[in-house]
Amino acid sequence: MLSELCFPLGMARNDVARLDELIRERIRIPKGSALFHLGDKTEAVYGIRSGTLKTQLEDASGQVQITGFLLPGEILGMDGLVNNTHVSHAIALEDSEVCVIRIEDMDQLSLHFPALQQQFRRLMSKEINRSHQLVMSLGSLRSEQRLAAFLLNLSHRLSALGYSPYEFVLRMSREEIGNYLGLTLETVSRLFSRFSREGLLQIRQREVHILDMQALRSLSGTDCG
Amino acid sequence: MLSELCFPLGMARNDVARLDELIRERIRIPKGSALFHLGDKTEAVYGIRSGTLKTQLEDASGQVQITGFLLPGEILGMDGLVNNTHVSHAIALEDSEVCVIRIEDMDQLSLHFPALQQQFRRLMSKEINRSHQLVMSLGSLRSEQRLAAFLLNLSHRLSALGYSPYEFVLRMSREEIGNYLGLTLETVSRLFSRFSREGLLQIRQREVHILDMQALRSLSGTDCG
DNA sequence: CGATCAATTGAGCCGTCTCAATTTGGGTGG
DNA sequence: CCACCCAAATTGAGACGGCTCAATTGATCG
Repeated sequence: MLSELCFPLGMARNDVARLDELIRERIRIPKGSALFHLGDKTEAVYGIRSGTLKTQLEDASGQVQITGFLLPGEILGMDGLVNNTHVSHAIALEDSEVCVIRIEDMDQLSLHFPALQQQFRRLMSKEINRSHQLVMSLGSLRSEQRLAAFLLNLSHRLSALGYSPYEFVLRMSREEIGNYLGLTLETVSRLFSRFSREGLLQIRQREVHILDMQALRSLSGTDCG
Repeated sequence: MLSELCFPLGMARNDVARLDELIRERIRIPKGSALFHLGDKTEAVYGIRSGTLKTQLEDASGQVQITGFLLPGEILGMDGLVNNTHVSHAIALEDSEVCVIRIEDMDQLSLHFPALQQQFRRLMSKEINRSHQLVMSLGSLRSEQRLAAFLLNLSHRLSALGYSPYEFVLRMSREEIGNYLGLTLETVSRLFSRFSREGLLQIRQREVHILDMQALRSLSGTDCG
């Protein structure tokens, strides 16, 4: 089950056992602190065991762009494998725990276990797709569609973790949502108010209660056309 | 040299020789036609030998989002490795030629040549970063900054291929640039006119002549702050 | 040499941002 | 336990950037 969370490979049970070696080490990250910073040496990628993290780029002028909110079972750090140097910050939005997947160990293990590298390729490809989806959202959706799509995405991922798709707590601020979606915090706040007014959802601070999933879907544009 | 273009691994010469096997097959793609479509089975990734391609997502409602313009030496198709099904279209912007890197062959070869998978990981990580950069552009830059950054990026990549960083031909239409940057074609056109008026560059149809690289840099926001 | 598509340019509108004022909630120390 | 303080969120008014719609010019190609 640990393996399931740390490195969801979807492989045979005995193979999974061999992986336990790979992911022995764990790290606790208190809310607000960083798992890694831009410029740090990349020696591992990380699988989230519990909690929520954000990853963000920061350019020379200090401008920040959040590129992802990561939930348990998801992997982060794969953007640092170009020069084995992290190009982003990973910061915990709540007290979190990750397991460490050392690249070196993985290379060693995959010598005797080719499926491992294929699985890792799949995870990296997934990350590429995740980012492309965000590009699509930023490039061609309007603000209300972006927020709707964002909420649906969160709902879906939380649901896959066994939580309710209808009620959940946002671990990020309005400002962080806005940054991620290319909007201002005020716009995000206004949209929440409007969605609430229109009966799509209830929101009290960071507690979301989705009332009309289908309406959100058709609003997001994900829903055919 | 073929290898250099097709699969720029940066590895020892004798190792490179072994790779030639991997990339024997080539495909010509006439301008306007597709290397692969959304839904196609992914059996290979492709290295561009000559020409230019674009990759674009298409959602259920037919909405299109261009996620990249690819030049010689660059790899495409890595977003299709999640379920071995392509999730995007790859279309040639001019007559192009790519070499085929079969995943199966690569797995086989990397059994005896571990550096190969590490290199491939590096290429996938690069693609993740490319996409994150685009997210940053879409999420936090204004139209003029996006276009400036786009031109600088193109200039830089063409320069690395041995072409002039100052004069080049855009292989894509205003509409395609606009789609990529989350702008309308009119906005792109107006920006070109304005940049030209302000002496940053000359533009005649798709021929670009950059006159003031430094001004473009400071405009793009890439240039410290 | 028309026909067609790409690009330019203008006018007006709309969505989102900016700036500013309140309100709300959570945490801390008296 | 309450009062206070600070950060987060809400809401409003006005400005502005980029979009839409439309007309025109300029390439490219049978």
